[in-house]
Amino acid sequence: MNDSQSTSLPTIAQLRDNSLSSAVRHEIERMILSGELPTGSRLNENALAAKLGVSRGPIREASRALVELGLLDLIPSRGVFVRRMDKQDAQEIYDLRAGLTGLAGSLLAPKVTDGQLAQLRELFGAMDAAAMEGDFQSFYGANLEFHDLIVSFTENSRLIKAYRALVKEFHLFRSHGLVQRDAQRLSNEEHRAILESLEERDPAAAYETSFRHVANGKARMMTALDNLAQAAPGKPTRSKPGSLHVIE
Amino acid sequence: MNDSQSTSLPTIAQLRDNSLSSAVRHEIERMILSGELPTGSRLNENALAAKLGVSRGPIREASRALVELGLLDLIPSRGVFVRRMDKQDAQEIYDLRAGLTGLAGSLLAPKVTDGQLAQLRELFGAMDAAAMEGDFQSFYGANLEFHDLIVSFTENSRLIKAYRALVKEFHLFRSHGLVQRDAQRLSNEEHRAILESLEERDPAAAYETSFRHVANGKARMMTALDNLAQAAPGKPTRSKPGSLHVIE
DNA sequence: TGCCAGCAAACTGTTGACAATTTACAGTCG
DNA sequence: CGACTGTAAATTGTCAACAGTTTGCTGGCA
Repeated sequence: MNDSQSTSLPTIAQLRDNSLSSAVRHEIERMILSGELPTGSRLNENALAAKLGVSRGPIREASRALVELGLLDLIPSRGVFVRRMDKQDAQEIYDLRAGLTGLAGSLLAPKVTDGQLAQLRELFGAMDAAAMEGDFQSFYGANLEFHDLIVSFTENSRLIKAYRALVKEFHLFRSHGLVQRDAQRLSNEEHRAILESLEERDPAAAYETSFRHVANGKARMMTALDNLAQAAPGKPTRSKPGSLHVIE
Repeated sequence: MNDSQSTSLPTIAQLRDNSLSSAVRHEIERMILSGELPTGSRLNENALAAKLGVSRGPIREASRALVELGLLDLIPSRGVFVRRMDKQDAQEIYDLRAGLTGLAGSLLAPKVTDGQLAQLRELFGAMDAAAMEGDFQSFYGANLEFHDLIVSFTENSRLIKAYRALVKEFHLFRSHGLVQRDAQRLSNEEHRAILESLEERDPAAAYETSFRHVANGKARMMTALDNLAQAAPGKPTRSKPGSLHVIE
C-alpha cells in the first residue's frame, strides 16, 4: 500500500471535495445558522433529499457529522433535531469559550507578529467607529473577526476547530443578539485591554484580559435575560429575534 | 407537529439506542484505540461491513462521525484513514488540554463538594502507592480517572465532551506512554498541588496548578522524544510501543 | 365530552445494486 | 532495466427499495 502521504502538507488533490455529503453538510449548516431550520425542528430526510436533489444516503452522513459537531440532536428512530438551547446551554458555552479565548490569548502573546497586531488594531478601530455610530451589524461582524483572528493566529488547529464549533453552536442561541445601549463601548474597552496585553507579549495578562472579556459578556447576557424574563414572564426563551442585543 | 419534548430531561426512551451505526461506531473506536487498526491505515468499508455483519451504510455513518471527532481522516474518493499523529499534533493536544484542564479546575474550585474532594484524595493516594511500587499501569489508570473526575465535576457537558475527545485523540499518539523513572512521583506532587488549591476553593490557584501540570507533562514528553531521537535517529515516530513511559 | 384501540400514513434504519473513481498489474517501448 | 500505457480489479460514492418503528387519525365506547 502506498504509504507516502504520511504528514505532508495537504495537497490540492486531498483538499478537493466534490462529494454530495460535503455539499449537503454545508447546506444544512447554513439552513440551521440562518434560522431557516428553526431550533427544535426535525430534519426530514426525504424532504431535504428531494429539495437538494440527492438521495438519503448523503443526507444521513452529513447529519451524523453535524450531530457530532453539536448542531443537531439525534434521537434514535425519531430523527435528528436542530439543537435546542436554554439558559444553561448558554452558560456552558460562555464558560468554555472563556477558557478557549483565554488560552488563545496566552498562546498567541509570546509569538504574535507586528503584522498580526496591526490587523487586530484595525479591527479594534472599526469596532470603535461602529460603537460611536451605534452600528450594531458592523460591530458584531468585526467582533467575531477580532476573536477568530486571535484564535487563528495561535495556529493550533484543534483549538481553532473547537472555538469555531462553539461559536456556531452559540449562534443557535438567538437571544445572543440582545444589547444594552452602551455595551458595545464597554466591550471594546475590553478589546483594548486584550490588545495591549498582546502588544506587551504578556501571556498571563493576555489570558486574564481575554478570559474576563468573555466572562463579562456572560454576565451582561445573564442580566439581560433576567430583565427580559421580568418584563415578559411566562415565555422564557420563546422570543423571536428582536432588536435588542447583548455584546459579548 | 408535536413540539413538546423541548428541554425535558432525557427519558429512557430517548437514551436507548440499538442502532447499528452506534454499535459500529463504538467498535471502530475500540479498534482504533486498541491499536487493532494501526495509525495511518485505511478503513476498508467492505471488509469491515463483512466482519461486523452489516452493510456499508452504518459503517459510513459511523465513520463520518469519527471523522468529525478527529479520530479518522477523510480523503475524498480514497477513504478514511486512522489519523496519523506527529510531534506537532502532540504539542497542539497538550496545549489545548492544558487550557481545558485549567478551566476545569477554575470552574470546579468554587463549587467542589467534600465528597468529591474525598474521591480525588483517594485517587491521589492510589497514585502515590502505585508510584512507590513503580506500578505504571495502575498509576496511568488512576491518573486518567483523576483528571476525568475533575472535568466531570464541573458538569459542563461541552467541556467534558471536548476534554474526552482530546484524551481519545491523544491515545493515538502511542509514544505518549514513555517514561522517565521518577516522573510518576513528580507528576503526583503536581496532583497534590491541584488537590490543595481545590480544597481551598481557590479558582485562580486551581487554574494555575492544573495548567502547569499539563504544561509540565508536555515538557517531559518533548525532552523524552528528543532523547529518543538522539538515541535512534532517522526513524522519528516509528517506534513500537516500548517499555518507557512519560507521565503527564 | 374525553379516552382508548386500531389502522393507515409517514418516517427512520438498513440493505444490496449500480456508477464513478482509484489502485494494481501486465505488457510494451525506449 | 526502467518508465509508460492501457486494462482489470478493488474501492468509494450514490441511489432506490424494503423493513421496522413512530406518528397521526378515525371511530367506537364509557
